[in-house]
Amino acid sequence: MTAIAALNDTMLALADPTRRAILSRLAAGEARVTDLAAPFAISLNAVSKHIRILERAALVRRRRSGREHVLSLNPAPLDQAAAWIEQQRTFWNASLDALERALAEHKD
Amino acid sequence: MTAIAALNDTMLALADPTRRAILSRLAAGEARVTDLAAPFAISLNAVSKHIRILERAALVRRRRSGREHVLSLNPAPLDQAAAWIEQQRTFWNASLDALERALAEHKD
DNA sequence: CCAATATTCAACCTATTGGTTGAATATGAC
DNA sequence: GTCATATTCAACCAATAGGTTGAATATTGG
Repeated sequence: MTAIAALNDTMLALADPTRRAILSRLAAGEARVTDLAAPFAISLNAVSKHIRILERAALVRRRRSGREHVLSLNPAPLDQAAAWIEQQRTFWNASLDALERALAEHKD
Repeated sequence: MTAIAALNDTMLALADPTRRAILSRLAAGEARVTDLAAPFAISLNAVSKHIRILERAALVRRRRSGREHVLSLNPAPLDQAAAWIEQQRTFWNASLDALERALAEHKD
């Protein structure tokens, strides 16, 4: 998968509050599908689908232990997303700073 | 709009490569809809729709100047997105560090 | 073996994306 | 005033998201 497609998947995975909550929960440690689903008012199946989207983005990893599927975090894709955003912020700020200087020049 | 809904919109807006390219282009300065559409092989209408999604996330601002609509960047939502990701990374790393320490303890 | 548990698969529904084409609207240029 | 330009609106289409319910599958516990 290209880096671009990976970013697409990661950002999309982060665009849903249920999935963000699942990730937060997993920061406290591994959990089974049933555990992850417990806090939500939606069906277990819906949570299972969310997990698939998180897996597609490689944000979570699955380890089978008998009939239980144990999910854990994988931070790497988040690093990519953070890197993209940080780079943009750098550019944007440079751009805005330049704009400000131009305005200041104009004032003189 | 709640902070959660804002994050949803921002992440979703960033989940498409055409929209990310539009944002990068805008970092070089304001541009009209037609200017933004030029590099892409899709229709002007499609770009117009992408811009609407970027506006919904408040990542771009629109200023009308006669028949031209001039788009510019608004960095604030990106700051929110970066903050969420950074917080998660902090937690995750703490969690992974704790796991490592636990494994080291176990070894003794 | 049998029943309960953990999870996915399959089918379905509605809303949204991401794209198209064609028409409408508003403004600028001559 | 008329024609060209800039942009959106409207209708449509295919694919996907996010949810449901019901059935299938695999594994554990008694």
